[in-house]
Amino acid sequence: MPMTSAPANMNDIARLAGVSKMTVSKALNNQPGVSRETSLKIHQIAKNLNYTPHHAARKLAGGKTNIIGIVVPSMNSSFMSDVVHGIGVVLEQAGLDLLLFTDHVKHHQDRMFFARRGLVDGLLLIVPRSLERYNQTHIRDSLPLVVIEPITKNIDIPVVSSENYLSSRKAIEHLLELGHTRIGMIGGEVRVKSSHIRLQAYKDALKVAGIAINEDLIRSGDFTQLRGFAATNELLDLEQPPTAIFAANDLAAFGAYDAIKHRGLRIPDDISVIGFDDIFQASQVFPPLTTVRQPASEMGMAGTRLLLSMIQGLEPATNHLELPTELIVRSSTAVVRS
Amino acid sequence: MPMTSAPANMNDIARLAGVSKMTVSKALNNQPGVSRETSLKIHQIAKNLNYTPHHAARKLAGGKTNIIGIVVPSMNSSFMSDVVHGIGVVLEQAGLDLLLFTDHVKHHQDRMFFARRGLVDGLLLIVPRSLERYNQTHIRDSLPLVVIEPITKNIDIPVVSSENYLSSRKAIEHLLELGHTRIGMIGGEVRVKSSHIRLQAYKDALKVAGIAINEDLIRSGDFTQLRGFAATNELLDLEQPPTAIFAANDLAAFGAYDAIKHRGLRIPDDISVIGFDDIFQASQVFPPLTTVRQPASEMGMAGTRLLLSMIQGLEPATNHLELPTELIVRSSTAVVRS
DNA sequence: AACCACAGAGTTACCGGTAAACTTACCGCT
DNA sequence: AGCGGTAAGTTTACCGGTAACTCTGTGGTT
Repeated sequence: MPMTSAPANMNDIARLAGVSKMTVSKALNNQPGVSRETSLKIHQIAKNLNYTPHHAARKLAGGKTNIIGIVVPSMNSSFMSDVVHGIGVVLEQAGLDLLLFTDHVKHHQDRMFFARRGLVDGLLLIVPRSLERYNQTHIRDSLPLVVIEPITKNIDIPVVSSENYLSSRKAIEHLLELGHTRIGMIGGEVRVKSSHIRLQAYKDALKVAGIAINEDLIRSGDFTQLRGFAATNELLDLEQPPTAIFAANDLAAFGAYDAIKHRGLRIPDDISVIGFDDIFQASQVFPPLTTVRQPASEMGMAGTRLLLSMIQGLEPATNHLELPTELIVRSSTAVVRS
Repeated sequence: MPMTSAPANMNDIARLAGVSKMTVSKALNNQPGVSRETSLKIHQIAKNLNYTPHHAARKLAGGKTNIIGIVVPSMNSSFMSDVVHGIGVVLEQAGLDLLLFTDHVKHHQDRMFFARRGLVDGLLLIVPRSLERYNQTHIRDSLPLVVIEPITKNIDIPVVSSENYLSSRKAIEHLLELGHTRIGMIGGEVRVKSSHIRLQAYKDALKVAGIAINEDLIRSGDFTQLRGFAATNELLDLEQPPTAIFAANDLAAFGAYDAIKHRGLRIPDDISVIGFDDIFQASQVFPPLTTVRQPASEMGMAGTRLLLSMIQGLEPATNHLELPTELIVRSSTAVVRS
């Protein structure tokens, strides 16, 4: 594959237009100091030559890249996808582009980060596993950072998250209103901060309702469907099985679906199930899953706005933005029967 | 957020080490022409200063970026995730980094592409919706390209894909061996090439087995779980419902699960289900899904190797690489009973 | 008539690296 | 002694843009 002809650059355009390179730069960036006539001619020539600005050169010259980077741990989660969508919306309005890095390649993390220098104007970290790498002055000083939904304690980087506690309370209260008193809980991964918050909300909601905590009804989980399946089997094997199950995430709720249906029980007739996240699939399964919707898209939007303001040199307005969640009642929860 | 101190650059290191900038460049890139002693000193100083190379400058100076870009349509598919993993493995061996672009932001596609110039050494297009944008000489000339699993007819860009036809045949033949003769089919999205191939394979396999094609058993699909659910209901409502269902993708198979279980039928006792893709969830549902595994990871690896050779200036060895698939027999298929 | 403001354009320097050509100094050989 | 070879460094130029300054001519002021 021989690279036949080099792409056109500003010098080529300048020569053809009979002006200096600088004039071309001004014209293409719609800056003042160029007559309408000249500008039009330059734009026309640029188009003919299929000119595209050389990103690296622009950045090197001290300009903005007009690109912000986002770092995701992996790309198989619907939550991620929604967050990214929100980010895209804001960036589009602002006329910026998006670069997506993945930390998928484990052994490479350091290099991955180093490669970022000089590439983007700012970085959005989404559900980062570890923040130590970024939480260093020499990094924060050279690149504006914003974190979305960190799984660990937060640090000196501005954070955007959602109301884990309140919404978990709402979920349980929804079940209580339907008359459920024996409510099973499938926890999340222990290393993740939000898992503990959701469990605590479960306990608090029951306490407030005057229901004693039954540790048998609390099963550990790890956010997987397989563990959700197993945990639900454990719950259903109890002498007094629960009439409703609160899963710390939708995937675990799907595991519960599997276990419940496999025993010939019906959702929600025999047992109610409620999830957390509202991933796309939640509305696609049968019966459609009642769940807590995390405002993923909005979180992306808010985080991006925050980052953009930081790139413009402003101090971040807040250091922690917590967005409201919403209970989405579909068809997997119903009034208790037994 | 004041940017207190600029990051260290090669000049800083050179000054401290008492050598020229060029010597620093050679030392840090492990090139010959620097004594072990000097090199060690330079590396030490670089480390102390938290030096990280400036990506844009390196690229601009005519060097490689040592980064290849990949473009994915969205990031919510497990197939994508696996492909990316394979890419990561090869890149790691080669010592390159990875940049992930998403075409998620619809209205922005043109700009997204232009931003790529000068950013990466090559581009991997994964399941691209449209290739017209890339299939232009002025683009192909300026950037090595490889396509993984295009959904449309292929063009002048080297392609890596998998054996859609053969594996679909294998899937049906597996069902035939289990004694099934009334096999339902849930198709894929019509605009996607592989959907037609899978349907054709279904028909051919039946024909070879001497079974007449019953159009009632063939239901259109769109790769979603919801449509899989509906299509399966249509199939089960037939006077002579199928004893097995072949879904053009795993998600549709999950929809089939929902419909089947909802009627109180059992998988695989009453009806067998077979999917396509082997997404992660396929092994996590109950019962674990029999499906055709696409060698996603291997496709990523092969595509990356091809791209790397092109970046080194070699002509691509082949213009179309087709990788073998594998039938993964789990627990959703069994000998026909009725 | 002298002066100033200002739009349109050009000049210069620089961003942070790398390639290629060039300089040394030291080595072993004939 | 003179030679070529080589390892260790340096110099120079350049990649493709942008910022900041300078230059030039025009038109309006006083």
